Amino acid sequence: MDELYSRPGFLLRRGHQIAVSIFMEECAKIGLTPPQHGVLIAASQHPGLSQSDVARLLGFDRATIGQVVQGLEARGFLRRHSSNGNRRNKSVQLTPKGAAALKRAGVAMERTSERLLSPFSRREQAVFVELLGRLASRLNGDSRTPVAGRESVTPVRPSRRRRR
Amino acid sequence: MDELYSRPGFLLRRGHQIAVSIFMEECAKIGLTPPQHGVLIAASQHPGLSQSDVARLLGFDRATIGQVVQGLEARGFLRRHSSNGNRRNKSVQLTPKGAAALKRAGVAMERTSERLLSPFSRREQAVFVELLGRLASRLNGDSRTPVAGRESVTPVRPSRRRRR
DNA sequence: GCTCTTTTGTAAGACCTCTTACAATCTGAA
DNA sequence: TTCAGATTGTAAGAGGTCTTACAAAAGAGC
Repeated sequence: MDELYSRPGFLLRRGHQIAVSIFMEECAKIGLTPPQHGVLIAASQHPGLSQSDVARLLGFDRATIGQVVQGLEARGFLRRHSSNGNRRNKSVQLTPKGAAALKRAGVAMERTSERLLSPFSRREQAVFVELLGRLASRLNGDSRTPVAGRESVTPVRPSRRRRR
Repeated sequence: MDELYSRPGFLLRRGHQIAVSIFMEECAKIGLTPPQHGVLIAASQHPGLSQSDVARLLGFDRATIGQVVQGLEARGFLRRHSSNGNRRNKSVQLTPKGAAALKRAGVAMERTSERLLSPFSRREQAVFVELLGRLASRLNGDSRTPVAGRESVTPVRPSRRRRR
């Protein structure tokens, strides 16, 4: 069993599980899950983004984000309007209520980070985040839903990239 | 957005997501998910364990393991019998088919570990696993479903631990 | 202008994960 | 012995996460 316990896959699952638990605990008053929080952040940073863009920015698939957005809309945290030129897209916009929740969630996020890094010294914290960040970016393409950064989301002349 | 990308919580989610993707890819032929694989390992290492014991060993809740076990039983990978002295318990036992699948999955697990650690040098790999392991064990109690090691599972005279 | 291809949102389905609640059962202590 | 409290498995319900499939719409190249 100890062999399983030292596998990176098992440890990443546990780490994630712990991170979610802590966030939910810190966020109990506001009632946001990590994905919901992520969507609010994306909507705040890039107002008017389409659902697919939000998904790519966060590394989820369209269907997941569709559900999450639907829930957030039902709770009055954001609105969708399928207007802006492209009749396929549904662009997402924060409501004042959503903005307020996001602001309050900032504290929860901060505390979550602190608690997650609390087993480490200052130096170790930096090393840990660096290594984990390296894993996430180097293996980004191995995920079934890679994160596509701002550059591939903002349509500043896509025109490149023909064949496939 | 970059601030989110450097949060340990976000990175742990991405790391986990990537780990699952890779495992599922490596395991496509066998058709096991990570939780299913975990249950098979637990059942193999500790034959006759109850479902709750399996859950504690892996850090899941009873309900989740109940579902996973049900699926594995339906596929013929293990069997349950509620015999052994305690009529509440349903002890879990690997079938030959389950044992064969588990053996085949060993390769997938090995490759998954390799790929997950591939962005790191040898030294970094050790550091990463050590830090992640420390996080998982030090914050184990902050999880809603802590891992309870063998010592608290095997009933070698529980009798300790009175008040609460 | 007209196709061939891609993209977008959604639905349906599979599995994961947790919570709360419940009946059956077990345990420890009076 | 008896009984209050704990544990076990399960059900129901809320979300999360992905896949496949589909219709609507947009884009590329002829």
